[in-house]
Amino acid sequence: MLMQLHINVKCNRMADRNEIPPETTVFAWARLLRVSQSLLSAVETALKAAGLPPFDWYDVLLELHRAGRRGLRPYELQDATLLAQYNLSRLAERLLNAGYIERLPCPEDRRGHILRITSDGRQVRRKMWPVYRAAIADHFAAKLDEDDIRRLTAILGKLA
Amino acid sequence: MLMQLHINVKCNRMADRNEIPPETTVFAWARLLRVSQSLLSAVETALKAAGLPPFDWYDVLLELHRAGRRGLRPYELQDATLLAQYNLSRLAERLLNAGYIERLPCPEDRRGHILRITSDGRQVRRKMWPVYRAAIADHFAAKLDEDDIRRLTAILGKLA
DNA sequence: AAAAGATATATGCAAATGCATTAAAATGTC
DNA sequence: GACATTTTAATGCATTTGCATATATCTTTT
Repeated sequence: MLMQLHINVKCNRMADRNEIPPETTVFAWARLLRVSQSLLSAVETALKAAGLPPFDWYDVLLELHRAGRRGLRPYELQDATLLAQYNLSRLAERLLNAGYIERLPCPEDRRGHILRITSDGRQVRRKMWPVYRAAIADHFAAKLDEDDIRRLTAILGKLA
Repeated sequence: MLMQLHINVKCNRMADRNEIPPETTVFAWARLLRVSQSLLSAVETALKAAGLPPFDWYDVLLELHRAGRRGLRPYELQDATLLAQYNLSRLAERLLNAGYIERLPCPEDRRGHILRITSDGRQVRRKMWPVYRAAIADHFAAKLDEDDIRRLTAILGKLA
């Protein structure tokens, strides 16, 4: 009797691994993907319209900006940005060509190197930020109140 | 006096167009992009591991499945999937080559045509769904409770 | 310390994407 | 109904991505 009850309770929760998600869950999932895709493309459009580099560049430059003079190893940037190894490798190459980052030999590990933002890099990031910020304001902040933001952050935190 | 109060109230809301978003808002935004990027790449990984086509294919096939025998015009699929015009044009070509969709002349508008899912298309979609569903279950449903889902859906609805 | 394995990064090649433009048909205007 | 405008879709070309693999260095094992 108790056993049976336990099983029922368990089956009514949707948190079990690989259990078939109900429609509402699939809907939420789909909406999450759609919304973030459309937000991202709004950002890309805004940056492009302003004649600035794409979002990925901002992402990397921001991380390097935060890292400061110490810089970061490519693999650390991968973790921070979720870029694939080969994508970061090539993005770094482009940023290097643009003069936005520099590459220093890494004393502790001669396989790798340290990437550091240059002053040109800092400058372009500073130029990108208002455009990016405006996109956040228009497409995100303007449509949510403080409670929404708090709840959204908490919920997404469970997924991170 | 009243005027002043009104202005203050207005300035304390963050919903105003282009107002600088506070840190918490930027954080929520960043987390939204990160989480959905990582969810999407989990899905792609799962589909690839199962030897199945990528997510975009599922997306298009699902819409065409829903549309049924009537099919859809490419521009309708664009709206539904958020794919760029040229991307959908080429994705349709690939689906055509794979035999998953067919292309019918459109009587009312001879510029365009109607895309319709084939039985092979239905079949591959049916094969993709359990893999996709498992990814949703593992990476999304398993980490949220019903309230989370409801709230998330509502919040994202404001952004859509 | 040699061998085996793991890690960090780059790269050749094929596929997908973005951009700008084209073509063709539809719609609106006069 | 002729002409300009808009809409639908495709495509050439350059860039970016993904995959598989290569290369060099580091770490572990024996």
